Amino acid sequence: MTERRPSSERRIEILEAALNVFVKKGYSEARMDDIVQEIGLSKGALYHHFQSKRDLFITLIEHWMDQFSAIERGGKLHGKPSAEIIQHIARFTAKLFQRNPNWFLVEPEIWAIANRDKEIKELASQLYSRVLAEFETLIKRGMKYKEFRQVNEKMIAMTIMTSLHGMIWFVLFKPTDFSLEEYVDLNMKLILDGIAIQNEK
Amino acid sequence: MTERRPSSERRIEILEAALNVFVKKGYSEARMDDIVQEIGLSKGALYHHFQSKRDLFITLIEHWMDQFSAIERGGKLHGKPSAEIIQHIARFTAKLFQRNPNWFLVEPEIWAIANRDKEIKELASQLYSRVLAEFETLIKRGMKYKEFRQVNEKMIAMTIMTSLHGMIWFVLFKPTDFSLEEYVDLNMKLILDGIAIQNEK
DNA sequence: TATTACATACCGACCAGTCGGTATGTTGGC
DNA sequence: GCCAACATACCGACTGGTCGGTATGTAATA
Repeated sequence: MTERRPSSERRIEILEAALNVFVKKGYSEARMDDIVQEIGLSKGALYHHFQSKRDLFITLIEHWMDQFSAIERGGKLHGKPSAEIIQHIARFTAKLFQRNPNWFLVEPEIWAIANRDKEIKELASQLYSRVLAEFETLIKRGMKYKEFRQVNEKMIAMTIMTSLHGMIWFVLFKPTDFSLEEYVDLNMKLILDGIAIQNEK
Repeated sequence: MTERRPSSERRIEILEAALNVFVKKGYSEARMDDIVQEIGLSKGALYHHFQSKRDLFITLIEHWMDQFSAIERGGKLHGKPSAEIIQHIARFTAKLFQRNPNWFLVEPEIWAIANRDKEIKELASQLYSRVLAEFETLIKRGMKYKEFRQVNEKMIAMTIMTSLHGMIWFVLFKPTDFSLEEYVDLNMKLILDGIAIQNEK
């Protein structure tokens, strides 16, 4: 028998294993037995901690959202210009991506499922709303302090986010000519220069 | 019995039905019976035209690629500046998206599967390479005629493409404040202004 | 009459979820 | 400090429905 552990710990262990399996095989192809095997647990144990496969997946998304929210993306930059903070967040995200690609590679899976499952769509929407709000605040701040032109902050926030999502495509269909950092930097530069009030050049 | 039709026609009919079902339910959840039911055909008939579910899906991707390739995106604009052509392609794509959302909404499904299936990944890569090449050519042309600064055309091409992919996200998690056209226009403007040789403003 | 397009009935592998049971804590009464 | 009584964590054989795929037969077409 496997070493007993408190539910709170075991659940997280299971969630991490599930992430790996879901990314590798996709939701439908992922077998409860695969997940269980990764950590040398039994199926019965899994069903002791989670009601169903769907429950597991939903909990996974929630857990994953919490982790993202907990991350100090912009930290230590309070006085700095918004553009700098946004650049920093973008680079930070790129690094995070390289360290934990699986955290991001679930996303296509989530999108695919969100397309047909209301609850999961709702969950994903919530996460994206949070991220969007974060960027919107930064942009509004930048406009207030005459760093940025008057723009539609919602639109720009969304552009930044989808731009970061481009990373997933980048990694999925790896081109060889340039690095993820260069790519992300360029994307951010285009957006930020585009909305900046020109005083250079 | 259903009206008999030549294989070439029936195959396309099946592919179209399959696209709907794959988008609605996802590859794994899609049932061969669902597809067959959509057009009032029998399972035996389906297996007369396609060897397997996988075969059907791969053929679907190929068919889908052919359709995209066949589309005259940039047409009638031969003498115009590259920036204008790119803008035109982007708008055209947005319109196409609104008319045939399913053509685009399979993409997350394809990505998700590409992540675990080499052949499908290869197919998708091919399509994207083609599109990328198209943009690269336009950008090189723009650089040659001093319309654009000297930039890494591969990177910009990719930025344009992932930017267009943002549409999928847009539609999946519909925000209400602005239209797809506005969004695409803004994205293109940011990129194109960013690489333009300044002579306005 | 050969071939192509279709229908119908059927097969069997596969897997989410179940359930009877064991093993290892934990708590409270004496 | 001891031991019921209960709770939590875990095991794994089993099942029942599902669904991709097949075998076989029939009607239309050329």
